[in-house]
Amino acid sequence: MSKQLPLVATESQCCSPLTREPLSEDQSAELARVFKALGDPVRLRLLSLIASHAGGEACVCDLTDAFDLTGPTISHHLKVLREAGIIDGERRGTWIYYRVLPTTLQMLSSVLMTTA
Amino acid sequence: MSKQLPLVATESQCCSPLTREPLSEDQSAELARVFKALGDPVRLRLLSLIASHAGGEACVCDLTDAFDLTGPTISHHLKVLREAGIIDGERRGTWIYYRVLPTTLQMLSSVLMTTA
DNA sequence: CGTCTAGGTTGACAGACATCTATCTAGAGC
DNA sequence: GCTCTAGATAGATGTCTGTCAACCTAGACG
Repeated sequence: MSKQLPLVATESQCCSPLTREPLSEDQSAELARVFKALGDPVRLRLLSLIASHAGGEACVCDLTDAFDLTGPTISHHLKVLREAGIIDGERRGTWIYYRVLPTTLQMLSSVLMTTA
Repeated sequence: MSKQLPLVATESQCCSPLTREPLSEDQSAELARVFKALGDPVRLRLLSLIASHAGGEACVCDLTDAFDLTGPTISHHLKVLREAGIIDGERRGTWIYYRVLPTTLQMLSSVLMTTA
């Protein structure tokens, strides 16, 4: 459903810790896209609601009540997360269920890893 | 040097994996601030240049040549990273040396951790 | 003190972005 | 087919942000 290929498509082209060596312009552009998607409080809350929901997924109908925002705004935010490769959606009848794509989060997590 | 207290100030108020339970509005606002700071390619590259530099720190003079941007723009980006609690700076004579604050990156990394 | 380099701050500006209203699309039920 | 609900899309709008030119501050040196 996501138009853009997520970074996780191939492990080989991504991503050792950024503390190891300078990121290339391409790498930083791709990573920044994902971090930017997470750089909004509403989207972060949406993500955490989805991820922690029973069964590891949630339909939009489970999400909207938590926010004092209109449907189109929630849709827009979900779209940003989807296009960043962070979540994916699946239609079931009239409902759309979203789940987190764990590999993207894991990739981000490992990029941020420092020598402890 | 950072005006805002970074999230890492107390371990007790932050931050279990966001897949575990929904983030509060406060938590998401604070986290989004840090992710947003990382959500720019220039800032990501600056961060990786600093982190991977010999001795784990770099002066601004080591950084500026890697970008086709003016000094004020680099300063602005460094300020964003600093205020997000990601880097810290120290003046040594006419030079300012920046280093990464590893606890912030570690905190972000663990927030993004999923059950593998 | 004056002069220099390093690097930060201020303000303007074009483009990006979060939000809403209006509308459209997808699916279900009759 | 029509009607309904769920949820996405399009466009307008106010706000935010990356960038630069102009300027300021910090420190070193003579």
